[in-house]
Amino acid sequence: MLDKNYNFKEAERRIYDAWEKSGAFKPTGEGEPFTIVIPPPNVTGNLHMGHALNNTLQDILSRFERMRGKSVLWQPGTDHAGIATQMVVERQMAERQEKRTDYSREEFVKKVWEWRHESGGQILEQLRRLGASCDWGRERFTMGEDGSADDQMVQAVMKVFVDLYNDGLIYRDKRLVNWDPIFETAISDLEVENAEVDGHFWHFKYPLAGGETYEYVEKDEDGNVTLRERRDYISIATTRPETMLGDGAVAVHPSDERYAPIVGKLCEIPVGPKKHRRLIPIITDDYPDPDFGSGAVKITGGHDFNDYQVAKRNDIPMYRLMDWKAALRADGAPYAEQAAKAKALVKAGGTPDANYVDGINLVPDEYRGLDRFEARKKVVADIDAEGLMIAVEDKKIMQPFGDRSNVVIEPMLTDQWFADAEALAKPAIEAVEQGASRFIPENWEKTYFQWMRNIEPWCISRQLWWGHRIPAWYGPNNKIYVAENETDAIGQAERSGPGSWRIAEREEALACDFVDDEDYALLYQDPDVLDTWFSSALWPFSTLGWPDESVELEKHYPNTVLVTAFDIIFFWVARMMMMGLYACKEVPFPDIYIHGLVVDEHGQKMSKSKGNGVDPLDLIEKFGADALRFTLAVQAAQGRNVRVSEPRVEGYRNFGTKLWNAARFCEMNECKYDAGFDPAGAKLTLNKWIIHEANDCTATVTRELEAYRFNDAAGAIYKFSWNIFCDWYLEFAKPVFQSEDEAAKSETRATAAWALSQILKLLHPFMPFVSEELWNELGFGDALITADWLQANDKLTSPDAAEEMNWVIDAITQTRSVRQEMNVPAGAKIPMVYTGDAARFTAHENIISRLARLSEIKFVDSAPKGSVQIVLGETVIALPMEGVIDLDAERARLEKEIAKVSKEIDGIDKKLANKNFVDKAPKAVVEEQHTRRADFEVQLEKLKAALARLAEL
RNA sequence: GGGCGCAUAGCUCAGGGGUAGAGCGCUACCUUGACAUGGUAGAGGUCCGUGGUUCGAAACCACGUGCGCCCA
Repeated sequence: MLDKNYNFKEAERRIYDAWEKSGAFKPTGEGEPFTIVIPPPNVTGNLHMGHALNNTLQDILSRFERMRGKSVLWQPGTDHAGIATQMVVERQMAERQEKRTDYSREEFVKKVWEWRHESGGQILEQLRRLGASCDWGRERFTMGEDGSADDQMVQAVMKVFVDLYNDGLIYRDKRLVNWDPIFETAISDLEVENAEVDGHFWHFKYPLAGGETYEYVEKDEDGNVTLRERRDYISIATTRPETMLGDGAVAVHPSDERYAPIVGKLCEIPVGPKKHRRLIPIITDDYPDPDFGSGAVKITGGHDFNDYQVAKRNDIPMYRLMDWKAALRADGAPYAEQAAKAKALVKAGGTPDANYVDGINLVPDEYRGLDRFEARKKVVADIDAEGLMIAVEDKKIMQPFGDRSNVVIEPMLTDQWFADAEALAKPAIEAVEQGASRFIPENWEKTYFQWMRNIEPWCISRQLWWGHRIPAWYGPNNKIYVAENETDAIGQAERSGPGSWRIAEREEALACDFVDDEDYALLYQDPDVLDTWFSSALWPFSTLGWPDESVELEKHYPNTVLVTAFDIIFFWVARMMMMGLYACKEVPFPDIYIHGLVVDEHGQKMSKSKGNGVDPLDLIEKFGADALRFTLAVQAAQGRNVRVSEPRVEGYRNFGTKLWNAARFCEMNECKYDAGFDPAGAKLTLNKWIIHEANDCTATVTRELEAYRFNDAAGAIYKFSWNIFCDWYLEFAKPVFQSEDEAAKSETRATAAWALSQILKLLHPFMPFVSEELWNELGFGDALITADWLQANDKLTSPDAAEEMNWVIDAITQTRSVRQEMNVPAGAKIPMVYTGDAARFTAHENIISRLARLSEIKFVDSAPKGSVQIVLGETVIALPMEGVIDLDAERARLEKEIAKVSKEIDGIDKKLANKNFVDKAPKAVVEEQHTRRADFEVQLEKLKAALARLAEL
């Protein structure tokens, strides 16, 4: 006998272990493959609500398809999260007053591996709490077991890198990247969070060279002159004055008449030693917005992404002003010399050599070594002192912050490795255009196209120690050898030139200019590592054994579907598409299901800074994993965010309890599951009806899950379980169970057990624990997780039985309603007088009598005086209440009903009187209106008669 | 500036050319042999506005208003 309540705390762990031990999470040998790779969570991460939603949906699909007999592989694992992981270990070191640089790179990396093996990947443990049915035996890590060169996960990365390089799709270049001055590495757009902060907008005068002047004229919209003055400067506004030191030009829009007189002339950067002030050209470009600020923009190609584009277009030199910590450069010759070099460059014209320009340090001597924000203050103060500051406004500015370092990200010109994203994107765009992959919901393809069609080169190198080290070796004469391993690199070198070669440290190689005392030619490996995403992008096939032609790869690539949130379409979807198409020549997944974000109860995105995050593990602890899962699934409507609030989770916990008690009731009444029971053979209307409804529910849940409509699927099973099975069917079954009719009892017991078994099956993907527990407790068969999903079946439909039972439900509901309105005590039994089709009523007399709490029933031709009358289609149910009846209340009730029905009839009449409607609307619709009218008409008559009879009192 | 989305009950949201829905909340009643983590009944709606398409629009289209998100 089941306990009164379900103890999820005890059950969930036990059930999960049993599943895992049974091998249920492994793909079966038979059946069509169904494959999902988990979007690999960060190995340092903890389960948050976004993961909970993402993995609940994947688990629902996995369990659904597993029960449908497919060979399901849900591939788990984590990514190595370059910065995050390095940071975790560095933080641990800091606790011992140690720094990363106290160790050699090898020693440090070894420590990270130790951390990884001891405490990395906790999130996978947390996914188990959620009930995720991943094939844990296949767990993968983007750096493999230990990162060694012969590890297949490492080989996959190396092979793709080398192949891309050989195909010209990876190259080294000096470009502007997001630079994190704390971690001293390039970071991706994903790791940059733009935030609005209080800032300033400084307006400065850039004097024209040689004291030249021009007439500056401003006009209003109608062309009237509003300002006319002679100026010897051009007004420039900036939020980052420290970058002025690296200005390469001033740009104005070609259509801007105000500056037309001075285009092509030179102006002076108003900062630095007066003697060596740099002069920069005034150029035209489409970038400046004439209506914004003064309309003139300073161009600092080395420290601003927009300026970078302008500088490239116009051959403007891009000067790097800062070092890797974002302090102003202190290297090289004194400013005067450097400024002279820059001057010579401008004079020479043409495209300047980027490396030569990078060698020029244009930071004036007194600014060298200053932090960028200190430098900003000093620049402003110096310009102000010189009287060249026009104004300073307070302004909200968008600033990029490193999501881990929380400092302002500096656009920085650095040498990095890039993947030719544009070329890789091309087939990825075509694949979606041609339908090889589709987004669900479809509209996300717009976001995908938008990004893919405007894609920038992908910076794949990072200046970290933790990650896949870039397989490129540098040798004499700036030669680069890209190879999958050291042996291959040396082999290449040997083929390229005579002599003996060996791998050395960078410092050694540079110190002796690549030739050691023993005449060995030296190669050193690029110190950088690859963006974590480079390896994550290979996940849909690297986890399956690629580049080996494994059985798994053959069977499970392409995967079936990728499930992810829309905020990382660019990162997940785009990169996996590019790499899958490149390496495997096929899309990685035909379906891409995009779900919403999990937000708090007010619709705010959960974030650490706001402190509004809800920990899914807390909710699991409090209400059970099933409740959390159901909450997420039932709200996962396409195109919507999911709001999580505790009362909601509590509500679905209650749903589990409800079902538990329904099962308990079945158990008490000996409803045993009988595999030989044929639902199509049920004879009782009651049973035919619930079979019909169960079948209908099966069809709905199946259809909605196939369409990724999780909310509709969850809603359907909820409604059927609670509002049909529990609220009505079990109540109807009670009098049967108490009766002496053994045949009816037996059929009803079997049907109840069968219906419950269908509920457990349909619910399993959503609430796997409680459904499995009940399945086992009630002895329904082997593990539910591998039970067969029911096929909806026409043989199980009984519309007549459904119509009849709905009539019974209506009769009971209306009787109850009247009882309450007439203040009949809930416990009191009252008599009923029934007029109408006695046969139909008699068939369900015991049910109606019990649920409407009736003492006796009389069949008569018309309702007696002094009774409350309920009009139910063509029949009238009367409840004799002479003396008790509140005449006014009853009259009001009937009048209200009459008004309602009359209104319906009026509406229908209006329609039917419209010739256009009758002529043009489909016949069935017109017919329906006639039927509805007739039904309402009968009701109206009965109601009017009831009112008249009331008046007789 | 470009793109996407949203506006339906007090709240959070489904729905979708003909008949207004759910959960939570609210009100009243109920310890009836599965379940008070429950049951019964009830109140509560200008389906954002304006135009258009249509026999018929809350739904489709356009515009407007308000809000949110992404990109620059």
